[in-house]
Amino acid sequence: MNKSISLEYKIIKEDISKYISLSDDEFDYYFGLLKAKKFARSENLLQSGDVCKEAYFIQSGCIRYYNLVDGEEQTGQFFFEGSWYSDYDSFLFEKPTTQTIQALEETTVAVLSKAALQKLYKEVPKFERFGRLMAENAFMGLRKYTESLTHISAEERYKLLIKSRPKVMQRVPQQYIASYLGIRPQSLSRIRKNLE
Amino acid sequence: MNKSISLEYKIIKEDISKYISLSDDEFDYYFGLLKAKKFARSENLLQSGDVCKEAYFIQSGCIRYYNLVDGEEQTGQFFFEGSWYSDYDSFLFEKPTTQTIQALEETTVAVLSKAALQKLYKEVPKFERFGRLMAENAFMGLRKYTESLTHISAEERYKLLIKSRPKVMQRVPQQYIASYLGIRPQSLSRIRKNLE
DNA sequence: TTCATTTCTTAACATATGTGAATTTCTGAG
DNA sequence: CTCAGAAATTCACATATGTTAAGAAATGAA
Repeated sequence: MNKSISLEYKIIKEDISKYISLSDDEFDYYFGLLKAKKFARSENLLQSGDVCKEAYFIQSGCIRYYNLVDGEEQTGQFFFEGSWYSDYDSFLFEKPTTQTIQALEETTVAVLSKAALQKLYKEVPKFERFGRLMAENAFMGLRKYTESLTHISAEERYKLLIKSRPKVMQRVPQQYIASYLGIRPQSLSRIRKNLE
Repeated sequence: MNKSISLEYKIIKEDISKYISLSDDEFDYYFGLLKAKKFARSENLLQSGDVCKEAYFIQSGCIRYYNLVDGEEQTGQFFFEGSWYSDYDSFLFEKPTTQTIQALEETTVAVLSKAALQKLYKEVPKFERFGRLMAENAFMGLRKYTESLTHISAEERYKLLIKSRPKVMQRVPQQYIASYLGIRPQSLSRIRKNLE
């Protein structure tokens, strides 16, 4: 067994505890349904055209998702250790995703398959609550981001990002930050220069 | 009893059926927890500073929500008959909302209070599933919108809106559409002129 | 360490949206 | 129906971001 890609019992227990209270047996059942996967830097967890059949809990590392539109990568979001991510739309409705999920660093994830989640909903109904809270959290995170988008300039969004998510600044290449902000790398350079 | 503000049994039954299957008794229990409210054009369902303690199902009419930032109304979304809306963030965490929810037409809603929803989660656990699906739907609707935001011009967003949501064009004043698109009314006028 | 490749920066010009002000059109209360 | 207030339009000029191209800096593989 490759220790470096094993599931981290403690971290996963801490995470699920944020959502629901489980007995030891219930937790062990949940834990037993998870798989570990490891991705190299730049490797894709999911590719455009695939059906997303898994949700990912990042144990270590960093990922982004993007959509390829007219040959341009439009970065939607960055996620770091301790976060869940899946393409809900594809995951729930089993339709081909338009997203690519890419590891930006060497990244270890716990994988919860759709089949496993459905087992959980059935065998341990309080996981419906887990699903609800996950979706609610995802919604609120997205809404906060969305509201900032239309109404403030790229420069303001950049300043906000520096302030609110320094990890992104430290660990994500600038071209992807530009893509996330919805501007060109050249424009981000210009903005950075103006702020000096 | 004022017939014009009564709950419409059939519409509400159809709506909940999209999410979960209920026995007649379960539905009646749910239905009994709802209240009807009617709002005049321009009236607010919720005001900035209030705690949002209710979710609204629009039976007829049309609402928008907006945030007031630096004296400017930033419209987040429009909702029509058949949609649910609530400020999740305020509703879930009982904190003061920054949103104002405003009726754009005379609007009749079914009100599901937080207390009622918690009763439902407790008495009819399959409502956890309802909550999950509502949050998932809300998330996906928002994500679709968000992805269009950063990466295309206001003109493209406007054309997309015409195509995908003609109701908005027909029923929402232009100044609010501009605010939703993140531009000034003057800019929307210019865009409309260019498209002629 | 070195070199090829990728990423970042800079600059000049193009384009889209903002701003402020004036005008026209629409709307609803009376 | 009328008219005052609100909403939409138009215009001239200001500003932010895009585009293209070139060069500088950083990075990773050998």
